[in-house]
Amino acid sequence: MALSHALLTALHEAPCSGYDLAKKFDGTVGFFWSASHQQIYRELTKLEEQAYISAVVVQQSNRPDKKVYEVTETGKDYLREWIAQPSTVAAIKDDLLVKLFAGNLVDPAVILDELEHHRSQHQDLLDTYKSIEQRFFADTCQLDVNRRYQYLTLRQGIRLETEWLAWCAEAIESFLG
Amino acid sequence: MALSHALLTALHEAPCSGYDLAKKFDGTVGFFWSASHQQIYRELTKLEEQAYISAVVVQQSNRPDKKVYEVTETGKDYLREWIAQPSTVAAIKDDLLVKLFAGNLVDPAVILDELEHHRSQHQDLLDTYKSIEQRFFADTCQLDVNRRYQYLTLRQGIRLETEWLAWCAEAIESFLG
DNA sequence: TAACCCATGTAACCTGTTACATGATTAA
DNA sequence: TTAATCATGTAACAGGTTACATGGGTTA
Repeated sequence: MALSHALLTALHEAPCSGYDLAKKFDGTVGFFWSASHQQIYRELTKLEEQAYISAVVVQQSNRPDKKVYEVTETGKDYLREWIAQPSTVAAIKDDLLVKLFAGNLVDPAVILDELEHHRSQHQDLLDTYKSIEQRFFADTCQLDVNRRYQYLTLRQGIRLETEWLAWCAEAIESFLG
Repeated sequence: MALSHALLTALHEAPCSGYDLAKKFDGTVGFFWSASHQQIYRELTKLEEQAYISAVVVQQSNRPDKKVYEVTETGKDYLREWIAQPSTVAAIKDDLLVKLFAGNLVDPAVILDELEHHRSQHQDLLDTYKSIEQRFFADTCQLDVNRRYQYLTLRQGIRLETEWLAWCAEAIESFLG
C-alpha cells in the first residue's frame, strides 16, 4: 500500500489534480516514488472512497475541469500511523547490476556502451537535483521544519547520484585498463 | 519481464533448484533483484514452457527430490538480447525518503527513531558486503572475466551502503544540532 | 492541419505479496 | 515432541505497466 502513502504525502505538501501528480518529477515526492497516470487515477479513486482525500472540482477557462484533491484529517491520521511503523530498507532492483552479472555472455563493448549510457543518465539526474538545490535551498538557515526534511531527501539524492557517477567512471576505467 | 532475466542470470552462474534461488541473499544476483519463492516457482514454470531453461530431477537421500534448472542456448540468446537493449536507470522507491517528506506530521522523535533504525540496517548490509569482498575477492588480480564483473557490482553495493550510512549520520546530527 | 498539451479514464495483462498447504527429515 | 529445514506448490489479491480512448485547446 505504499503508493497511497506517497500520494497522500504529495497532496499533503500541495493539493492538486491527478494530472498534476502524474507529472511526477517536479521536485517533490515523485523523485522517491514514481507511478504512471493510470495507477495514480486508480489509487485516487480508492483514497476518495476511503475518505482519506476529498475532491473539489475546479472549473477552468479554455481547459477541461479538474478535480483538486486534498488530504482529510482521516487521511493525515492514516499517514501518521504509517510513518510511525518502522520500515525495512528498500530492496535494490537494478537492471544494470543484473546485466553485469551475466556480462560474460556478451561482447565487452556492449557492457561498456551500457555503462556510458547509465553514466549520462545519472549525470542528468545529478544536474537536476543540484539545480533544485540552488533554486529552492540556497539559504539553508532560513528553512522551515518541513523544508528542512525535504532538503535532507534532496541531499541523499545528490549523494547517491554522485556515487553512481563515481562508480560508472571506475567501472568504465576498468575496461580501458 | 525483468524477474525472468534475473533468474536466468542466476541459473547461468550456477544451475540450481527453485528452493535454492529463493534463498536469494547468498552473495549472488539476488542482492540486486529479490523475489519471493512463490514468484520464483511461477516464473520457473513459465521459463521452462518457453524452453529458456531445462530441468533435471535430482534424487536425494533423506530429502525430497529437487528439480535442478539450467539455462538452454535459447535462454542464453534471450539473455544476450536483453543485455544489449539499453535500459533506463532504476527508479528510486524508498519509504524513508517519502516519510521525511511528510515528517512535519509527526513528532521529530519518530523520525529520529526511523533514521537510527535504517542506519543499523545499512550497517548490517555493508558488513555483509565487506565480508563477501574479503572472502571471495581478496585477490583482485587473479579474477576471471566473470568474477571481475561481479566484483564491480559488489563495489557498487559497498559504495551505496557507505553513502546511506553517511547520510543517516548527517540527518541524525541535524536533529541534535 | 498536424502535433502536442490538458485532463481523465477503461481494459487487459504482468509482477509481486500474503496466506495456506503438504510431507518428509533433522536438531534442540 | 516441538520446531526448524528441505522442497514445491495453489489461491487470492494488490501493485504496476501498456495500450487504447476521448475531446477540447494551443502552438508551429
